[in-house]
Amino acid sequence: MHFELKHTDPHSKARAGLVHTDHGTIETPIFMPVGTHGTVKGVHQQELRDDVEAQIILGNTFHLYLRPGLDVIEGAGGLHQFIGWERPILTDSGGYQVYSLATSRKITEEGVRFQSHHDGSYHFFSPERAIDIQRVIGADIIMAFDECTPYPCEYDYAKRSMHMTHRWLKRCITQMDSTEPKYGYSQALFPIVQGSVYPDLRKESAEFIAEQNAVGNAIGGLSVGEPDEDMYSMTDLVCSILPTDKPRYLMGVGTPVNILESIALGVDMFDCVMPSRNARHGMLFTSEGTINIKNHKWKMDFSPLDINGTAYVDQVYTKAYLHHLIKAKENLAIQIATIHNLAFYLALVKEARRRILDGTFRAWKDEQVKILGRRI
RNA sequence: GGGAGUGUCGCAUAGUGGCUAUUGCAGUAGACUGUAAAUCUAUCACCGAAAGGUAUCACUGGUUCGAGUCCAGUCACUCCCA
Repeated sequence: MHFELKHTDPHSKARAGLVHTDHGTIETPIFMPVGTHGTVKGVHQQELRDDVEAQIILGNTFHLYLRPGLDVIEGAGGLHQFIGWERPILTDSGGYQVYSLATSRKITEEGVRFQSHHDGSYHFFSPERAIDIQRVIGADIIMAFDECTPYPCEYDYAKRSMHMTHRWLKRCITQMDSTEPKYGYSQALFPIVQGSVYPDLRKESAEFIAEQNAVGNAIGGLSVGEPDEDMYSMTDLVCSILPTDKPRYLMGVGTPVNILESIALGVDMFDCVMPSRNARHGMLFTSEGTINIKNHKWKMDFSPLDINGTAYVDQVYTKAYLHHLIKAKENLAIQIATIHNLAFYLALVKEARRRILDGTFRAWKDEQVKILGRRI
């Protein structure tokens, strides 16, 4: 994998680039739909490719390891083969589960012991194990095993955790260097910056990560409940330190506004469950603002889902129809809403890229932030 | 004509003498950021933005310190026998 920086916006820190992988090239800035269990919930791979126009999707090490299990994935010939997705895949290492499963895990220097939510069984993830599992899954981009700290987080805890994540990173790198890809295409390891909302920790972490000279770098531990201002200031600080010739991935972000603002700070890659999860819960991100399609106000609204939407579903289906489907708990509601939201996100970053390349990003972004932040 | 049974917030339900009448569905909103999430939370008789206030268990009357609950009558519905 390698990154090709094509252009940097003179009016902001936004960049347009290309991430070349053995499964194809990704145009950045990019949004990566989350497909935790080997599926972006509610969306066929064909729809993901042709309607959403996803260029890369996520899988999750922890979930895939628990189910279906490594024997199945390896038997299939890797995750791409197993799920029928020929484009790039990125796997999270399980670091987020260290955060989200805080009540059923125990962290030590050696690694993390998790309790399965399926059968209560115990499983141990070390940095080495996380790499080994991701080798089996076979993602193009694999993430270092880290601790995603919660918010708020005491300074001393954030500092100790960050240092442990750094030591874990060294172990991940060693494990990467001493193992080979299983399926004949290359895999790239992205390290992750931590440090909670403390500037000195973020600075130290970003410098440490930058020194590793990885092919791409990630910013973790944000979008866990901190104010947006903190998220932006940490992102800005970290981006000022991370190398410019490597892609920067802001993990778990975010709303359309978060993404535009972070692109302006120099972030190239994003992932978030929000468009897919919130779609299932009736929230649609549209070119005119955010709507809750379950609200009574849409019952008789026969306008297209998104008048400016680029996806098939946007023009063919009306708000009233989707309102009806979701009230009736029809499966199609989830499919339509998810395709819409993801297509909206992908179209948004695609337009951002176009604007960066033609020099009109900054003004466009400022205008879009006002519109997309609205609740209608 | 005779007999038996049932009436609880839109629907369905719990409640057989004791504090604010239960729960589900439906309804109305809200939350959701590297997915234990097609989930969760609130509200859901009436007035009120809220605090709070006023009611209520088909209806009327009775027994009782106290009634959705017991008794009587009325009304409605269901079933059975003619």
